[in-house]
Amino acid sequence: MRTASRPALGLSCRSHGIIESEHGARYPPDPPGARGGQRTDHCRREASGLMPPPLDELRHTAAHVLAYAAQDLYPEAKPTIGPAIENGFYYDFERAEPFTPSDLAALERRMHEIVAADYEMTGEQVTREAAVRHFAQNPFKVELAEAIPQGEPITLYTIGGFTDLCRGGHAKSTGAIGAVKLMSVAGAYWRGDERNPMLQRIYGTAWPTHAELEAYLLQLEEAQKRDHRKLGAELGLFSIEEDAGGGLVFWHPKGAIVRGIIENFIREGLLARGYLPVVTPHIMSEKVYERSGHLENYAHGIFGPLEVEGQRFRLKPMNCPGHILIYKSEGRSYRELPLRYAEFGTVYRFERSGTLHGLTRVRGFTQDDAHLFCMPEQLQAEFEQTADEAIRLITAFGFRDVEYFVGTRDDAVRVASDEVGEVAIRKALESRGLPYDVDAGGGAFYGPKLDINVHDAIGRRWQLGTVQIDFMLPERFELTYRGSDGADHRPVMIHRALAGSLERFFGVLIEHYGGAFPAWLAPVQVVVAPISEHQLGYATTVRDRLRAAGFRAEVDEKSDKLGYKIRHWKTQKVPYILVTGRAEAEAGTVAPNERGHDEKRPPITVDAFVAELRDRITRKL
RNA sequence: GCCCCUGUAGCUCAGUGGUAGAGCGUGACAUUGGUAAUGUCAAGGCCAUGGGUUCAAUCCCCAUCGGGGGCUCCA
Repeated sequence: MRTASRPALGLSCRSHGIIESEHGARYPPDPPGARGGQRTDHCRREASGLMPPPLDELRHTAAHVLAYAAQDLYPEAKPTIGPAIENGFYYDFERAEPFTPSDLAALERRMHEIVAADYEMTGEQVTREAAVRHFAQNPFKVELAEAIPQGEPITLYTIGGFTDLCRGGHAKSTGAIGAVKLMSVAGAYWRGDERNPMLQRIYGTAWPTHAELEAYLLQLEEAQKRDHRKLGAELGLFSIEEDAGGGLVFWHPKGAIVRGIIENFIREGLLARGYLPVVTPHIMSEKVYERSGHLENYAHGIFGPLEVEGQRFRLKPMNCPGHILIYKSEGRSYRELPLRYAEFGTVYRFERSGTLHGLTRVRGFTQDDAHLFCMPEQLQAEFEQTADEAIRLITAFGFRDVEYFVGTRDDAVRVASDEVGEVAIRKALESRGLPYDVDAGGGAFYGPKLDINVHDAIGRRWQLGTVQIDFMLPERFELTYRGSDGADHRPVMIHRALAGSLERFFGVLIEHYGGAFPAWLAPVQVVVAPISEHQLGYATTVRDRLRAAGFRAEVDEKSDKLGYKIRHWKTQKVPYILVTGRAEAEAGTVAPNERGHDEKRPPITVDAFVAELRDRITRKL
């Protein structure tokens, strides 16, 4: 069993933190295809015994080239660290003046010269004292040199006139870098700690050939086209209103329709598996969260108190305490268990303004949340059916690649019951033949968990659902059930959100499908387009028949020409446009124009079209 | 929150130290059309907000607010 410290390969994406928002920060933030802030995962690579790919060496070398260029052009800039990352590299500099876009251009020009000069990369081992002396003017490098563990070699690497403290792993010479481009400049704290000084991070990308660089830039463009914020506005799905504040989502009619479909799909699954709907308040007395431990463990994520008649209330950051109160409201018998309470529970969590991002990082969102209260001996079966339901969901929404991460609790806080939970999770996955990685210490504050990540259509990874086992909250709230032995026992809880947050899930779906939702999800499934206003009446009849059949259909009533209408609705990514001209009106047919197909289709009867679309919706295509 | 960039019409963007333009979209009119943009006209902007510099600020400076890109994992 290899151990990945955390998911990090690929373009992974910011997590809401589904139940454990603080965990979200552990995931590498993702510029979905944007600037290149991804990382390589050395842990995993080393653990799996693979040699680092040459690309890493090339990019690490490119980082040196950048530092060399900076030394030449901005000698006052102190280089700190500059690793290779997924898709490129970065180098952090300490410098009073900000690097401007024109500075980047100048640096890039100098880098090209350094690459063209094809300097050989030479390394030498030195003593700690020599290293410290060499970097006497650079406290960051001195700190690094002094931190190298006793017994490990300390090495300096040189290209041309630039020497850097470096562990090594380079291309033989700078000429190996076929194509290099600086992407952006960003602030970054020294060693990632916000108590440390802010450095300037320059991001770049490097490739063996120009063609590969071009392909990469094209890929970035593709990702930008799918950006859910852009598509959300273009397709009228949602907005975030300055007047209301950041991180708060307004679902417009078309987005709300998609949300309703998602909710219905989830609800069907819940009913089929014996869940019971509940609804809980959005604000509750702060005491509830004191007792649950959220106020203690998660204070930074909870909005401040609202004082009413001397009582302090809090906006709901989690749904579990509410569900627990329902459980606790009456005596429970073992005959009732498992009790499965489900709610599309809207929660509010404080996220720092700089971290907000479209639908994927927000302050108010709705989870497809549920809490299962069961006897310990039911835990395994309950966990397994939850895993099955997660798979049903992911599959239905078109995700093919799924990764599972088992988050264990830190050794420091780990108790015997955690072991039980971890075993249950592993057993569930193993019995289904699902491969997984262990995220050591990545569990919730109350227990171990399973995180489900999916890859979208262009390969980016997103964190969606989570299933968490909890022995702690039942303890804190002193939950019991009367057993068959007549004694009181403590139930185990499973927290689970499979889509995660509907906001985030929607954002991921938008990007996954590039806005072109399959017919069963599309907010408008059919637009009936009369060729002239003479067919308006017929078109309306067709629309009404489609609506009667349960479809989401509209008529394009404007007096635009057909070509215009086709273009308009294609850009709106409507699955079907039904052309209705004189011939169709007379014959009682429609001429379908299907999204993704440019060829003309012969007219078919409305009934035939209804059958076609119905079949497609059934198959979720 | 912190760093960098940014804010002109609903959207995408031009522009100037002397109070503004285009395209798309929207509306009206004409046109009644056959598979990715018909034409004409019109409406629409306190140039994010608040200060400052100046005879004069959308433009320069500062602040605030919003938007974008980032913010441990190694020399």
